[in-house]
Amino acid sequence: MPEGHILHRLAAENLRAFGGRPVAVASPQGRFAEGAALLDGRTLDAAEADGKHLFLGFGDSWLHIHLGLYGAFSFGAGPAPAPVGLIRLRLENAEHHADLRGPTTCELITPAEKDAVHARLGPDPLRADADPQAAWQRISRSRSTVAALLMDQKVLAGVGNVYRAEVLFRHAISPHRAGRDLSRAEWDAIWGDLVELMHGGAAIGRIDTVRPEHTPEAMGRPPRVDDHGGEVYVYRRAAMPCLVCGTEIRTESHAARNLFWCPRCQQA
DNA sequence: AGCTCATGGCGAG
DNA sequence: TCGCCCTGAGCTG
Repeated sequence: MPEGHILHRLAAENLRAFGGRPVAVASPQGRFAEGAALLDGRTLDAAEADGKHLFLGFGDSWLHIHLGLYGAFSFGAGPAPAPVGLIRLRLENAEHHADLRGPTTCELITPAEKDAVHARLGPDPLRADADPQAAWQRISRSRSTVAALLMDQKVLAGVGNVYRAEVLFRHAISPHRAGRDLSRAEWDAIWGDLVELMHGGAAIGRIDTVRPEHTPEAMGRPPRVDDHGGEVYVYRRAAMPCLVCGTEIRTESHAARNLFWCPRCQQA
């Protein structure tokens, strides 16, 4: 269940494992059988991520993958074992195999269609070609909450529910404030922090947002284990004490997603 | 064995 | 705003 940093890792990992030589492509589950047959034996020559979209390039054909909420890639060494469960896509060469389960999208597209996906996405903090000004144009004119705007992939690509909650906490911004009430300085700080946090997340493969001075160790509290694997301030910490002020973290359903924030540190 | 939940996103109304 | 799609893990019983 990935945000953009995972997709950038997957692009690199696929290229490392399968790039530059023929790859066996199959769909054990059968739901991508036609596409797999077209790609089988061809050479993977490019891989890139844009927001939460992953693109694997085979000449003029691009394999477009979106993991959605449940999708997952798993990599292994050596030849692939007999399939277990529902495997939409399997990539394999002599040294590596990779299985893709549960994606919301797994399809073959043309270069023009790939460009169209890019065109409808906002700037991705993990891409060198990202233009944060484009996001600011939308945010600074919008009556929507900053919480909704940060999750809107047309505004900003790659940020999900964890990074949204955490970056707002780190900048003491209430998730309920309207985008147009954000100052330019606040936006610049958010963008800069997302670039830094997400690069860190891409490097380590998990989301860590707690500053050294607020770690449980530094605060004299017992260490915690977060079930999503990273150290965070508010995400999925409903009713637990804020790591900074001790106030109970709040949660509510906001546009069909769970929102988390500290009502004291992030006052409207 | 059967629920519920999840780091997403789409289309209908 | 709601329902729905994809799948598996972690509960409960």
